[in-house]
This record gives sequence, C-alpha cells and structure tokens, in this order.
Amino acid sequence: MLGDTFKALSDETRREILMMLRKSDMTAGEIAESFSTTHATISHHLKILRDANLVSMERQGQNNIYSLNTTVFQDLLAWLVNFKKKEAD
Amino acid sequence: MLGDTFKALSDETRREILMMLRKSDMTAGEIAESFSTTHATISHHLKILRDANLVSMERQGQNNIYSLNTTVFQDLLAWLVNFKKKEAD
DNA sequence: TGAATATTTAGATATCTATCTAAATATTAT
DNA sequence: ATAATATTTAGATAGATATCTAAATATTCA
Repeated sequence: MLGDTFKALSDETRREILMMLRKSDMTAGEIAESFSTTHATISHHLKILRDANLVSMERQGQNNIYSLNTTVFQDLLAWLVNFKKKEAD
Repeated sequence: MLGDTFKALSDETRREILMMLRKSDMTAGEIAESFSTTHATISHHLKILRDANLVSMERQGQNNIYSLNTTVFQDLLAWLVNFKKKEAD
C-alpha cells in the first residue's frame, strides 16, 4: 500500500537506514551501531521498512542481512510521475 | 523538510485531497463535502498540506480557495531520482 | 551441553495524530 | 447592526508510534 510506503519514509531514522543500504548490504547490528538508539528500536524500524517492502532481509548464520528493495521506489516514482502528468492535462 | 512531505502524503485523505486539486482549485467547503468527516477535520488536513507546502491557499470573500503547489512534488521527485542514481553507482 | 553473540519480541510509557463537538473569526447580505 | 454562511481554532479523546528495558529466540563455538 502506498500509505505504508509514505509512512515508512516519513521517519528520518528510516530514511537514513535506506541511505546507508544504498552503499552496501548490512547486518542489523551494523545498522544499529550507526545510531544512538538501542538495537531494539532499530529492529522495530527495520520491521516497518520490511513491511513496506522497502528492504529485504536474509538470514546468514547469526546475522540478519538487510538490503535495499528497489521495486517500491519504482512504484513511488511511477505514482509521482503519473500525478504530475494528470496535473498537466 | 522532506519528512513533513512524506508525513503529509502518508494519509489517504490528504492524498485524495491532492488528487482532487489536480483537476481544479477548490474551496475548503467543496473539498470537505467530498468526505464523510467534519469540516473541522478537513481543515486540519488542509493545514498539514499547507505546512508541507503541498498546497497554497488564497482568501476570496468568505471562501478559502486551495490549489496544488507543484514545487514540492518536484523536490520529492528529485530526491527519489537522486536516491536511485546513487544506488546505481 | 552450555556460554557467548546477534537479533527480535513483549510490555511499558510518553508523545503524536485523526477525529469529534463546540466556540471563535471573518465575510456577506438583509 | 444582526443574521447567515464559510472556515478555522480550541479542547477532548481514542488510537498510533518511537523509544526504552527486559526477556525470548536462534546460531555458533568451546
């Protein structure tokens, strides 16, 4: 749902997480260490990003590895472009 | 702030308001009548859209006329495109 | 098996948000 | 000036959200 995408993107911490994941995949721990909040809080944010399909997760041993999921960004881009197109009519 | 944009867009009612304003400018009353909520509630949503610079308002007699503000959409588009560009590096 | 490590889940709390009703403000018309 | 109309603001409330601590789960290693 589009609302979930926007809601997920409305939080600064989550946007920063996405920015970090542009460079490379990261474990939950690596992500969490970049912030001053607890790991539990970051885990919560990661769940929201997962639910919004903005990231995907893969278990690798003890680690959960997170990576960027570009599909939804494309959907968002499509929504915006379409929005502007109709506006031009 | 980008967060305000996403926050404003995360609400379904507000997205619908923006959709309506693509077709033509509207008074607060006209907008409110399209929803089953109270005028007060719509007024609240309109304020959030105004604060996020997604719409602008002009007083005309007894009416407040709302219109779409495209600048922020462009900013958003730019953010998204830039996001994807860095990702491709 | 049991300890150590990585991560998530549960439960609590404080803040934020969407909504309502009622009141306030501003404009027009009688 | 008073009433009617359009809109917003104030105050209240229920539900959502970000954060914390503590506990649970899963995996690795000695």
